[in-house]
Amino acid sequence: MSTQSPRRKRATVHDVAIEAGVSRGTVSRVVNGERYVSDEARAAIEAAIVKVGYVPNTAARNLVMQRTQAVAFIVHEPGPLFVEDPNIGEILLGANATLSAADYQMTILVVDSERDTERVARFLRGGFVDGLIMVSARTDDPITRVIEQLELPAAFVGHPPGLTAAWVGIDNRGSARAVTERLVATGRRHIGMIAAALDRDSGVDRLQGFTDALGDRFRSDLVESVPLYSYSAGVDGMRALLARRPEIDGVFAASDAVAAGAIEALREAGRSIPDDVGVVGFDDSAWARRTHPGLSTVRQPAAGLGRAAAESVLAQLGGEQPLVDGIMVETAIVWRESA
Amino acid sequence: MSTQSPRRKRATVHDVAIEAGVSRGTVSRVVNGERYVSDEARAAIEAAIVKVGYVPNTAARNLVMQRTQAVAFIVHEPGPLFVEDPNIGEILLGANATLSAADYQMTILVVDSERDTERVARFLRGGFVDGLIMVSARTDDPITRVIEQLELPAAFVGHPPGLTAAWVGIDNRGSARAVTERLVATGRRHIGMIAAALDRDSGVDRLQGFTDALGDRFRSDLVESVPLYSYSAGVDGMRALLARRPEIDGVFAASDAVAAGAIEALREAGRSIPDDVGVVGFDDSAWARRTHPGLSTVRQPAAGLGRAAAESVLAQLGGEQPLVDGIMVETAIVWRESA
DNA sequence: TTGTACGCGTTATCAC
DNA sequence: GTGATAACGCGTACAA
Repeated sequence: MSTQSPRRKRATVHDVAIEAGVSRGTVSRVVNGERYVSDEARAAIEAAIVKVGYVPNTAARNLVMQRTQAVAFIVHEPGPLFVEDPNIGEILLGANATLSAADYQMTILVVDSERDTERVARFLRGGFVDGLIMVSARTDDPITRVIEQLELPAAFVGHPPGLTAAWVGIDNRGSARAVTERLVATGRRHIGMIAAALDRDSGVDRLQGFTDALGDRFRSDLVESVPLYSYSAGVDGMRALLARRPEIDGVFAASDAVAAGAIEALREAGRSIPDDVGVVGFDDSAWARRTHPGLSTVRQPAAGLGRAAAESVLAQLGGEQPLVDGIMVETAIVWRESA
Repeated sequence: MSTQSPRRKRATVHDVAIEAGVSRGTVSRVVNGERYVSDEARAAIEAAIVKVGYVPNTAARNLVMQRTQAVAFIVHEPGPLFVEDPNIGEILLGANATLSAADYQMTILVVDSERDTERVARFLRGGFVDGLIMVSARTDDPITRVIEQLELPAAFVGHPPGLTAAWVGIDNRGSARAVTERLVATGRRHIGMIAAALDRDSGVDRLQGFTDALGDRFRSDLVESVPLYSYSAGVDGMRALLARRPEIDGVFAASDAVAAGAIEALREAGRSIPDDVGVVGFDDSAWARRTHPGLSTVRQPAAGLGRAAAESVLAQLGGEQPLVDGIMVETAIVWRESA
């Protein structure tokens, strides 16, 4: 009467061997495409494999081979932002393309709670993956510390201060400086910034680049700091800036999403862009092409970052020492109408 | 002279046993928190564990336990769209929350090429996961067919025609009908639709709901079909509709991203919203709050879908039979200014 | 070219 | 309470 699950036991090498009338060793050789197998044995085994429906058990193979052909891609964003950040998707696809070409399975792990942190740590330590890529690490991150202890080939995208592992990134500071200089060059007198994510290297470096560009024109009350690279943070930041310094005529937003929010707030306030206020962003994400007017911004080669991170992990897997200085991927500035 | 990797061999249960002067069996009991271990033995073993730095090897455990405490979440979107679709992120977070609470590790797998399909199939068959959630399956999908053969507890989000596995979804047809009726009720005479993704159930059902609402007012040349739920597809679709039927005064876009694109095209054409043309969308994604005017749309409980899918997989893992009819999650209509 | 036997690191089942 | 010992499914020297 009990509705027992009818899932039959999976076929093993042993079953195939019996079916084909050979030994397990020979079956194993055929499965792994080795030489020194007679044609007749190979044929018999291949027939037996389909007949019994044999599929190699990866757990067993991992155990004896001591590797998994899998690399983790760890995402640690506060819930909703994961969804909003266009860069992560691009980085991820770039990394997957490179790993896939090398026949590695990329498994994305999202860390979204205290509980996740511990479970992911166990997962990584337990030999589920041969290496890992970590994106958007923060300085005070429990998971970041865990990873550093791990002795697993790793590559970070971005470099939290104090990190000793390999990393890839862009020159946030220089790029921020370059894009801000445009505002200076076009004669703006009161240039502000909506800084974001100052708990990460990217946020800090972009702010630093901004101050570099302004030199002694820098005024700290023209900087508003918001927690996240998000649209709504941009709206809030711009409103605050307008309230405090209504004469503002140029603004560097720490990301395109922030810039889009800022543009919305400027529109509310009746300012025209770029006539009243010039706006520049950062990322050249989909946001930049959808604002009115189009947003001048820094093109960040997100897919390239993913590829570079994957290559670093693969190199370490191949026995190479990680480059301690990190790898910089080139950016470019894209001029549109907003400044 | 060779820079040999200094990674020392990982400690095993065996090493702990020797260090603590007990047998492997007793160590295993302590590690798994079983009873019937003397306090002194437990203390000695716990000390030994930290001393030798023991961490359980998951591959070995999986092999003997025949389960992994991991569930795959498979995403199969054409590259860039993965990034654009806000629903996927929400679904993913909802699923992760539920799986995490049950102590399952969710591993996201992206299928982005032919090669990915095969590798993921091997991965799934190889015993890396105990179950899987599949999102945005398409009818003619190789990976979908592979999964159906798999005999692994699975739940689909959305239901491609002919699918026999468990699924969760929303009433796309009824919701599309309800939101379209608003256009009818407000006296629009020439109501069109930008249909999208007609290779999926969601795309087809939304179109069907639209025709339901219009009844004999339906005109096939007021429907434009675009391939993807994307912003740029919305721009193209609206332009085509305007060119063919300039008198159009209402439009149902198959998703908010499409609607945002449509609004952009209407703006180009100098039409005002909602005065000249009423627009409604679908999803209540972030797009809906960023258009001008705000978009009337269908709220899709994406996180709830993720949770429901995860619960289905967990139930199957617990031995229950999957519900063949699928599970519907409720939607709601959100009225804003666009219609 | 093929078969045998051992080891990978755990958990589970027994006796003790 | 505890300790042998047998699986779990596979790769691979080594012998034949």
